[in-house]
Amino acid sequence: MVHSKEELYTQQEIELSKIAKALSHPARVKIINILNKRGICITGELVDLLPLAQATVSQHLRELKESGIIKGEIEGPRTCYCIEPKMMKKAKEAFTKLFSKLNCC
Amino acid sequence: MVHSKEELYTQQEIELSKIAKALSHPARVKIINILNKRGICITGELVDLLPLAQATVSQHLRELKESGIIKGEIEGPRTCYCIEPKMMKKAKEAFTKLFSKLNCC
DNA sequence: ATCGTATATCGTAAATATACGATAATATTC
DNA sequence: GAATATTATCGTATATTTACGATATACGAT
Repeated sequence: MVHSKEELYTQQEIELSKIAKALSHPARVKIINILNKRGICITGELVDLLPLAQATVSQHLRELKESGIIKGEIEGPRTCYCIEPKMMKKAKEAFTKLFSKLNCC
Repeated sequence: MVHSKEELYTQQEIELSKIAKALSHPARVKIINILNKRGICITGELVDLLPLAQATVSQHLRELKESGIIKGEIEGPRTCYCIEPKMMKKAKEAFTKLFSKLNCC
């Protein structure tokens, strides 16, 4: 029997995969770790702490920002980044739900 | 002051990003959802339930298998897939830890 | 206004991911 | 052992990601 393939993906599947994608590079996980520890951080500090060029760090920051996990506030010549708690809570719940049903073989 | 950039990434950062990468595509999240619900599933059933060609589903299954999140047992002409509970537990703990410190601005 | 600092964006090269048809491999059935 | 069924792999086209130097932008200080 052939099933319809019209439904594609659920909202949960799309949202979870987007959060996962945001965390799918060690540099971005490190940025989250640093922000978790420090609370806030400017770009230059992150550049010093990461093994990447300034342009590349900025690119990773943009990806995290676009995923909604972090936010950046311009403060004079710098940009101050921090975790976006609402999105982190959402992400935490999404992963907790995914990992909660371990009725395996 | 210039910091040393020799340490690159911690084991936690590398492992977490790998799990996240495995879950960074909606088709792979859907596969995990299906296996969570059904317990076990053969390739053909997953092909019917996903909006992708057989070769593509097989490719996604291999990625999930290589990440350690699922395992596949050959049963005659079929392959029977299921969640790998050890790895799921590990993944759950890793994400819980990452999301646990919400001391933001 | 000019200079220095901080950071984002542009352009681009190389690597990786995604998708699928075709084919190969393996097991079952006749 | 020939035919069928199931699934993995190969080959390949296209898209996306990753990385960095160069440049642009914006602000503060002189």
